[in-house]
Amino acid sequence: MGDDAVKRPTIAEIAARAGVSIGAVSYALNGRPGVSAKTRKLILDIADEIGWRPNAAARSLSGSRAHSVGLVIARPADTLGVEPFFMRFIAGLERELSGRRTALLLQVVEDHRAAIEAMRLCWAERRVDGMVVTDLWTDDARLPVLAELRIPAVLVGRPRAGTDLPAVWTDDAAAAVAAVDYLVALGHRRIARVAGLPALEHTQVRVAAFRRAVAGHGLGEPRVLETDYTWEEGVRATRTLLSGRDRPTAITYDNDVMATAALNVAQEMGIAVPGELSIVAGDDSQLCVMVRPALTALSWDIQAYGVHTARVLMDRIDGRSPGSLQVATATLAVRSSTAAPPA
Amino acid sequence: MGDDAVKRPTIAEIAARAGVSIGAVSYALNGRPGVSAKTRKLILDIADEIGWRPNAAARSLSGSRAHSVGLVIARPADTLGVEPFFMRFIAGLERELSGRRTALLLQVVEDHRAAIEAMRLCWAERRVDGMVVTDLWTDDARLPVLAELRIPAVLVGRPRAGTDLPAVWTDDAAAAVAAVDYLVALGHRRIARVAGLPALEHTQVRVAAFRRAVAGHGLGEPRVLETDYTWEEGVRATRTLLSGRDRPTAITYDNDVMATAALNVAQEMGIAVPGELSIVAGDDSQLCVMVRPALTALSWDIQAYGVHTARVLMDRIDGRSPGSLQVATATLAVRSSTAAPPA
DNA sequence: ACGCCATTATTAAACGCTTAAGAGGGCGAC
DNA sequence: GTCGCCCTCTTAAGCGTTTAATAATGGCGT
Repeated sequence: MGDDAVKRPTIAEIAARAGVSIGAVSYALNGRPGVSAKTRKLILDIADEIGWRPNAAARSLSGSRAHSVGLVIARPADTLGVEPFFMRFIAGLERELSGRRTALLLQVVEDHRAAIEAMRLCWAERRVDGMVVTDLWTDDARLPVLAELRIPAVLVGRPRAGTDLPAVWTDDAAAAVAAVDYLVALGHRRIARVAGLPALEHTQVRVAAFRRAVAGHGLGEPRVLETDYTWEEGVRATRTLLSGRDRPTAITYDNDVMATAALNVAQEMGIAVPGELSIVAGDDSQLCVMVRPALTALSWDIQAYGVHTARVLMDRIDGRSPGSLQVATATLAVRSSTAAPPA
Repeated sequence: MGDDAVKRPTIAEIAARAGVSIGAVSYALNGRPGVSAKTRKLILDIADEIGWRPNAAARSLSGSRAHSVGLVIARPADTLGVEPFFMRFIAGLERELSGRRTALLLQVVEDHRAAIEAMRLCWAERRVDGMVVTDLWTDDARLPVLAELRIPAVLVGRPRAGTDLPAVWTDDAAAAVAAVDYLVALGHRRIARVAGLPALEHTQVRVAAFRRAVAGHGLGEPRVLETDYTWEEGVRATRTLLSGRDRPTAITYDNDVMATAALNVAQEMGIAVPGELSIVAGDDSQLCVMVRPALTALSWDIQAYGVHTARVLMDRIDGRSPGSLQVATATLAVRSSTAAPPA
């Protein structure tokens, strides 16, 4: 290509055309006082005409703001494909960020070690002003690092003691309880749960709430199996639950991939859904209406979650030290995978 | 927060500690000649010790390289959720980019107009060195803009006349033909197709190949319905095809979401799959093995596709004017949704 | 001993922007 | 008439790098 890159206009060019100094141009373009209305208009018009945009690097270097935020997703790549959460969440983030002229730097890594490395690097290079932290673990190695480096961040999950980082969260416990209440109201007495990664905090929260809810209805200690969210483990856990004696008449799952897996296992074992087994999925993606029977699921607005997350992060970056924000609790979208248990 | 940001080390600090000029430090850190082995080691050691990383903004400003590339995804947000392509593709991009110290700037917008706006802006701001262009349309408004601004880019799709941009592509035509050949070999004579967005180039390519293949087997003009890839349109198209007289005994779909929809429609209409109807899905995501019967699908390595795309883009950015690259053709992963037609 | 060259190091300009500090002019108050 | 003030604009330093140009050093051939 050996080509001369197209030269992009600078404020110096605007200054020359307007016959003023670059200082004046800068003030005018940033809407600061010190420039007469007439000159300001002249400058803005010229800028508009030649299509000037501030050079991000120069602005960062001078103003010490990168005007972008980072999102490091720490998951094995193949798990990401079917997981509908992130794309919707990212769409939400974007929606808010683009209005603020802030870019989103995305990184996909395998594990927390790599995530920490990635965070350290892009912070050290000053590529980002802050970070979005998802998939929080109960004991999360990333948090000390964020604290050490004093990186502005927002936690996608419950607020935490021991850090002053704001969190954006939804009441997982209430949602888990709502699912149990509904199943009990239908007449179920043996309800089990297939949970996600035990290391994840919201897994713990949901499991605890689930246990409390079941106990609260006087139903004894429920069975809870832990998994890594994958299809394979969903299959395994469901088989285990359905193979024992006193098999549950209802199972709640921590995501919709595993709930779908359950559908297949039930079919395989000749167990009717919802006739003999009710299934509740943990996320409500399109997947839930793509299978037969359509899955009853805990439904919430992931994109809005992304919007709020971005907003809180930007507040934090701007030094407005926002509090944590609770978004709407998931509601149960009842479809065809739940019914009264067999008499 | 009003807090003093943690000061990150600069080459000036290294220079001071090493007792040399910042110029020497820069040469040493960039592995250029003009520094003695001894001094070089001293400098590198100090840099390592204090954890120095180049300030990305300063480097960009000086070197006129942003060290990041952009990906603008132009799709309605709700379509993105279930579409497994992007996450895997992005994981592939990342895999290659992170090794090259290059960041990925992600943007999610609604349509091409917004995409062009986003591209223009982040190019004008010099935030990126190049762009990845996906979902190419037959007549794509983004291409003239890329040409006008001389933005280094890589096309994710067929190479094109009228532009010198390199492309990374897979032989969609061959894959479409393979699917038809397989169905014909099974004994099918009435094969239909539910295609994706007609505006997309690969839709056209696949449809044309499909028609040719069917004609080549002497089977007359096949029915082809166009859709927007969504579940809803998959349902609609499938109903239409199965409701007419002389209904097809096999249908190929342009993605797996619609193929899954077809499964439901068939069940609804009491048509056995694969007994009375064979179904071939266009992408092979985990979705295909999540439904019953598991879907026969065209399978290919999307993550590798991402890796190659990033590699070609970086070559282009580095001025090595790479040619277009063809990656492995999709192969048919035969599962349980295809069989011989009813006698 | 001298000039010449290669090697190693320094200097300073440049990248495009922000911003504190200063300069000039007009105007009202005394 | 003069002082002081406000408003508008300019100057110049600084952000952290890269890099061309320059300077200092030492070794070698003659």
